[in-house]
Amino acid sequence: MRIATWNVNSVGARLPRLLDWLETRAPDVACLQETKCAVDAFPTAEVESLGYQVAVHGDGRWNGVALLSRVGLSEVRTGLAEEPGFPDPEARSIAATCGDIRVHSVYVPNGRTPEDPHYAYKLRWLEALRATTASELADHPHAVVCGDFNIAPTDADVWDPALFVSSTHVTAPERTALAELLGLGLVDVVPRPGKGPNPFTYWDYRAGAFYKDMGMRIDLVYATPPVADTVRDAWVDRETRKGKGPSDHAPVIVELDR
DNA sequence: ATGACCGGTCGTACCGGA
Repeated sequence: MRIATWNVNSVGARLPRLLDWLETRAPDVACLQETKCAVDAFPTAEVESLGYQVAVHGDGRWNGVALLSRVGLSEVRTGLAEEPGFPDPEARSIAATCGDIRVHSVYVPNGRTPEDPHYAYKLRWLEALRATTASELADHPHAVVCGDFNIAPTDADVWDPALFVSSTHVTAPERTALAELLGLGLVDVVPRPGKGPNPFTYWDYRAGAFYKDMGMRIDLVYATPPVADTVRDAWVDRETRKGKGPSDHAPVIVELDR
């Protein structure tokens, strides 16, 4: 079984690439983030024609998450329990049962700067994610929580930690929130790098960041032990970040012996 | 060469992204 997570940065702008990627990488389950489209605008028919079932949670212009599965897709849940908003709740999480695994696709708020109200929102949202995940795991011991967490778990997950002092994505409260999520009994499935020493998953479009490998690992796969024990391989699909018209994120692909 | 921001909107600048 192959599970992938990918921040596509607009499914509308990425549709030809998304369809090509589904055909060539053939994930059994794909967690998408930043679809940036309303539920009705999602290219459901095109994705279904490749053999996938589709579950979508969308706002319109921003945010948006989706789950694609060709191993079954049931018990869809959108949003978190007591989900905070900015000011209203946004389309940032979706979960479903795919095969024998409960799969969550999440898009954590950016935070902008530590002084910005968006940062406090990010921390509130992470607490709601922790609480919802805790109750979900009680019912589903085989689970993965995948997505764009907008947090680099360690300094090794940023190309130059000195540049990120006092920036979002690396602050202690954000990393503590991640640690508390892991503390529910999850395992960080760190992928192999696509190239070079670091398993980065995001590179800014500007200043040649990708070819200089000035990236971050912010797209994460957290798995419960019964799932983590079956990981055969995990890798950054760096090829998908190349060429004309890529997302600024690369997919993370996890191969399971199941 | 992977090659030096991009996607969205009621916009033809500016916000959001990270």
